[in-house]
Amino acid sequence: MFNDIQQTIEDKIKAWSAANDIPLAPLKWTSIPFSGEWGVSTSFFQTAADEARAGKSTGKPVPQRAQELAEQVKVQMGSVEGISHVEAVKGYLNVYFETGAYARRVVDTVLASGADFGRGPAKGERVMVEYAQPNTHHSFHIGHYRNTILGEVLARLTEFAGYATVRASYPGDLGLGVITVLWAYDKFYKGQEPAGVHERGQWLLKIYAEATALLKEKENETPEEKSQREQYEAERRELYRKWDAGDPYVRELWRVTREWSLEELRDILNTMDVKMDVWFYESEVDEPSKTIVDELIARDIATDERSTGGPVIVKIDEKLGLAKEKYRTAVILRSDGTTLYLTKDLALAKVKFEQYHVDRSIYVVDFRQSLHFQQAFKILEMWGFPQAAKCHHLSYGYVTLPEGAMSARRGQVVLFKDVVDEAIKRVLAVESEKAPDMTEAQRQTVAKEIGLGALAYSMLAVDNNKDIVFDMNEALSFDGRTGPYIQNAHVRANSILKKVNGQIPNATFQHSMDKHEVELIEQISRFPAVVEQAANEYRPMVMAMYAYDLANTFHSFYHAVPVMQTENEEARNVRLRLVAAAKQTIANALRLLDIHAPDVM
RNA sequence: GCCCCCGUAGCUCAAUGGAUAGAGCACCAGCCUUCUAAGCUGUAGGUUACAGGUUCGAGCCCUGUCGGGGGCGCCA
Repeated sequence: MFNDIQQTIEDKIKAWSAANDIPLAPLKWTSIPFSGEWGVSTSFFQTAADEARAGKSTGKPVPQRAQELAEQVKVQMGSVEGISHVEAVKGYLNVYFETGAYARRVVDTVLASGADFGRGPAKGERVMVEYAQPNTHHSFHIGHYRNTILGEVLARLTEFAGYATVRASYPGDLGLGVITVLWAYDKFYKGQEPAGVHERGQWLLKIYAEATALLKEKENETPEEKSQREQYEAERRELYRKWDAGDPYVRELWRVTREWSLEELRDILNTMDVKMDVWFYESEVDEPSKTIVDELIARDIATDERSTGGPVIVKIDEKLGLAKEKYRTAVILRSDGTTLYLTKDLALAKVKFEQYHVDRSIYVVDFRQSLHFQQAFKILEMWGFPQAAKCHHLSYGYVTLPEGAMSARRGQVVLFKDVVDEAIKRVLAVESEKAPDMTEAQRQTVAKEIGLGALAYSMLAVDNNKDIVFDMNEALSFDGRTGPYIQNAHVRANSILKKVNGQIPNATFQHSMDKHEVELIEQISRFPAVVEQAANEYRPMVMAMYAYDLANTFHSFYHAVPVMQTENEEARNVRLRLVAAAKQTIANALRLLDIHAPDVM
């Protein structure tokens, strides 16, 4: 975590290579496989291989030569401030830190930085993360949740890593699905309205499923059924036309029901502790997006085939002169002049770049739309936006059910709200036996924090490109590699610190440290680099993995090393500071994962 | 036909081209008179789908094969 020692060593190695006329390959530093003490290591395989290729080979195999070089460097090293010893092993140069001095430095830094420990330096770039794009007139299901937790954690990561970060939501509030709900509501349920934010949202989903069934062609349909269905279909089309024409009645119907969905969405975002900076709505970019089509035609990027009854298209592969199909041809305006998903995304990108001055634009959208985004980014590039190079589609796999894909049409969905309610119920059941002393209010708060923690972690600890088969028992597991496991480490750290009323003593780190103590400090010191990596690679999972490793190391330490019972006062003070530093780091990691770090559970 | 993703322990998943491929779950054996047992310790479990290639070094990069999933001009 402190690069100054590493830099000193690197300078020495460079001086040695210059003095001995050995062309040095770039040095890559990694941590040494843990062996009770810690340090950093670099290898000489590349340098040895380069030598062999340049014909300066001594005839020895590369690994042997690398070991020889490492040994030479070791001899030249001499004593370095902060380094206890250096060794040459299997072609690696292992540099070990002075345990006490390094430990003290790490722990003091964490305690001085507090909630800011791990925060990266300002990057001077503005990032917009677009996520939480559910369609309105449906209810929020567990798939939407994966999207939202991924986006939120990514935003927390980029923000903490030093990027100015803008959170954007983009609900889909128009289209045939929306109109279908309006039609059925108006025809069968007008004037009705269940009480309760979630009840209303879920009711719209039920109406949608019913309407879809009514409009679907059945096998062995009787003539009566057929004419009924066709009449419904005509009504739905007429409603769509009226909506498009701005009919006041339809627009009002749409506005009111849309608000029901948005209210539910806001409530869920609030539950998830997500605060959006910007709300884009499809309905608001629909009209403006038409003008960009004209611009693209005028600049000969798009081809207008409307004169022959066709749509407006961009022949991307052809324009780029690609022999093989890759980006294919994209339709950016229907032949009837109405817009498409892509039309709106192009218009929205322009708004992001020009009005929000976004340097980097991240889209958290499931993997099925990867071609769409490849096309969109390529068209933005052809259009002349340099930011197109820094547009990134964070694609992720679907959340499916054991019985198959979720389907709003068939009403086969697992609602987020239901899962949260179940989670809280399960935590309460465990809690009544584990923590009988808690007050009722505290019990409710903690149950929500633990339940949501379990759910969030189950989504975050899987790589984006994997599908998740949603299993309630797995998602709400409290044992092993889970959110509650990490939260429990935080609680245990807190329970020790409570014994000294949070008063953290000073310590000189003179005592000989146990391997559990050293390993815990090693894990803590990794945190800033993990923040950097997770943010730069847009991978929340990296932070999720780290949080578990840290908690795991803490649990082992907790079990093996007594703190308050330590007789030696200096050792006890060191351990108290170490526990405080661990608690802080666990809290910071959990915060980035959008998981609460409770003091009791 | 073309493009993208995936294939690692019985199951679910990790592993910036680098040292002996790691966790959890499940199974088995231990650990609460001690800071919270939602925990800890240990045993067992592998031809990294297959075949070539590049490299000093490949689970990772390249080519091909097989298997699974997704996508491909007027859905989003």
